[in-house]
Amino acid sequence: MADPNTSPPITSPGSRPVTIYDVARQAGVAPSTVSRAFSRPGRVNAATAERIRRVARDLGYRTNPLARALSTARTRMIAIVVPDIGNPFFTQIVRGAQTAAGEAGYTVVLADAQESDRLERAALDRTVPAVDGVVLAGSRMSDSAIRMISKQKPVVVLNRAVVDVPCLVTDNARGARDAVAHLGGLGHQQIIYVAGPAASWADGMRWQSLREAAAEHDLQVRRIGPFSPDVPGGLQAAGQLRAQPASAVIAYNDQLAIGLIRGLTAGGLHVPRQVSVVGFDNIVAAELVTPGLTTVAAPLHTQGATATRHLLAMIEGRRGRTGEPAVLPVRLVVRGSTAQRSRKRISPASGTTSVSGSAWHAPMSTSAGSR
Amino acid sequence: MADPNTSPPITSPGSRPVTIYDVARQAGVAPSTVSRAFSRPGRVNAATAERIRRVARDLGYRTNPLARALSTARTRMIAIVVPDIGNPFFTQIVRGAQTAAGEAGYTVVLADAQESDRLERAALDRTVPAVDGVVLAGSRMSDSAIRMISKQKPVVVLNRAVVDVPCLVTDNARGARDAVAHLGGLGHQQIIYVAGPAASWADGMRWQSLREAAAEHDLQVRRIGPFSPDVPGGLQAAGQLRAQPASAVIAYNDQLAIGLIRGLTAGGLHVPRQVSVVGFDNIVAAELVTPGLTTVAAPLHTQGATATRHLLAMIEGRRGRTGEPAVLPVRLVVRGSTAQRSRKRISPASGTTSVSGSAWHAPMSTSAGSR
DNA sequence: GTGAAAGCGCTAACAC
DNA sequence: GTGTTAGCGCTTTCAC
Repeated sequence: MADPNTSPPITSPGSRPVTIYDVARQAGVAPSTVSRAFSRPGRVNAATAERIRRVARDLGYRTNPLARALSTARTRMIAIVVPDIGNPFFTQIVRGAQTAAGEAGYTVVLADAQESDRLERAALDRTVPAVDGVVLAGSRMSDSAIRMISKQKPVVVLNRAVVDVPCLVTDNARGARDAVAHLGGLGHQQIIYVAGPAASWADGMRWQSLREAAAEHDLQVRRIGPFSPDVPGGLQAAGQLRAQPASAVIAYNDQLAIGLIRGLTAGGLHVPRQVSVVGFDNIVAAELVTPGLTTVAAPLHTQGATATRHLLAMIEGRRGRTGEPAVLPVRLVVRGSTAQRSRKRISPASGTTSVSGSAWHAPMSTSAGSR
Repeated sequence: MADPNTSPPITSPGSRPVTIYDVARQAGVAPSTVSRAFSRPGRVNAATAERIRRVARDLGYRTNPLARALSTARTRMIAIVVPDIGNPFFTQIVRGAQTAAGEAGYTVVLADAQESDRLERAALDRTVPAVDGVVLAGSRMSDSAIRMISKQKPVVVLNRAVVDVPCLVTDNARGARDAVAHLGGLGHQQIIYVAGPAASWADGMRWQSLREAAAEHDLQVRRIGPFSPDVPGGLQAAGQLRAQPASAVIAYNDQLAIGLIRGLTAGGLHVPRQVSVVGFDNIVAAELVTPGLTTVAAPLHTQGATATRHLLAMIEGRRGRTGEPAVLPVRLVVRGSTAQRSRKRISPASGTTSVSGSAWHAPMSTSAGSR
């Protein structure tokens, strides 16, 4: 292997780090040869290279990424900016990005914008100059601000279409159609869409696709909202829903759907017996709740990984900016939150249970460890 | 303000970035003066400085962090390494780190070790040379490997005591004592400790403290496990618990506790009527589950922030390595999962409810947005 | 207070 | 193949 940075670092305490000059002197070659031996193996005599590598190892040489970066203008770092790393949706995406970056030998700088446009810009200001490219997942910035950034460094935007910037979105249209078809197949005739943030590009797409799909299937679809796309938002939506009952609901995302189910249940309605609920995204929690949440699964990890690979391709000049946003496939995951429409009209009063028996349990990551 | 990097970047398209030389020429001063104007304001004539700043702004000058880093050997970046960013425990810590780093003008590089010792080292190999210091939260590496790293760059270790390396832990002893006192006060006489990973430093501390506290309160405490410190681990523990019933359980962490409650409930036991359950950490989910989880709250965000501040202090030479690990206070948060001990002996057969009514609902971040 | 000049450690022509 | 020589853009003595 040509990379000196994996061998055990010799920490000669108190002495300054070993450079290619030290190695060169010791190996009796020129510094540039040492450099080549590591950055362009093959361009140097096998025997010489071997000798250099041995000396480097003995001396505990490690390449200084800063120096390399200064002369190549490549840091091999990329940034991923998310509005909230605590949100499971983004957590998965970050993981995907991390995976793809790691495979390519890149390091990921994570910037959490804490839901703030201002903090996002600040983070970007600090980060952009030090990285080779940026993945923007759920940016709160304006399109023009994003375009600005993308003029400085390669940028890939996730789940949002920004003109002139490479974007990666999921197939919301397909997801909406599948969800509607599924509910239609279960005998539901009216669907309520519980909307997410008005400013959300995905929300617009989902609602529009829903309308089209409903028309095709000869179903009715109404919309309530917008709601904050989280559990509290879902609870709130549940309240509103009581006023205009329906047998089937599609929520903007899983967190909203989960809050909704919780709220409906607390209100004495049974899911899915009286109301079927469908979410979007398939976050980890979707299969942990009871009943399991039927949802339009977005490949979150893949999304992060794909965006990152696109970005790396751009960075390494293997690919120009794409015109239309790339679309990732989705699939409907059917779980317990949807069922055949019951014949009787739903009504809160007819709810069967108190809430006391229901346990509102926890999240948890899929992975094994905790510490 | 002296920092040129916050003004709108002038992206003169197609032209190479503006350097101090460009600014110097345009302002009629030497490059070194421009440098000083930004890095040591005050060491330069006010008028000159003003002129330089104006020119810099007009030209769209931004300081190149790489070049600066090369000559100062400071990148103003720190790394935080976690075994799994999907784990809510670490998510909070990362946020805290991000907050503290941001305040000090530092950028955080996140490395997710994916629960692998090997990946952790690989990430560290890539990252360490490019950062000024490292926060190790839940490292899977050996003490000696950690010491190795800490010889290269400042390191702070979280929730683990490593000799010769600055560490930050929570007051496990106090937490254990409070938990025991709480349960004792509710009339419980036997406590079962559901252990986490055998290799966990925190697990050892908690168990030991529990024994001491139990002795003080004249209670009995037994231990089962080890279990994987997550929800599935808790489910498994619930199974084992059925064989040796007790009225009170303390789990290694919240995820385990939540899984445990779920398992017990599914097995027909009522929490807290028949079994009281206490967790550790107070992850976000602890207050979202039903019943709410009584738990020893660790200041997770504070942990990340404090560790980071320590690290920055070390980096900036404001502080030497500490001898003993610093201890962060904990507090017992009492919620619905603990109650007065019922007089009748518990027995699975006497369980009152079927599971059907219980909803195992979701996680969700505390924050508002989703996209 | 400001300028000149020497690096920081590496890469990249350009010779030989 | 390998050595020589410039930089990359900034900071930092050391003079003036």
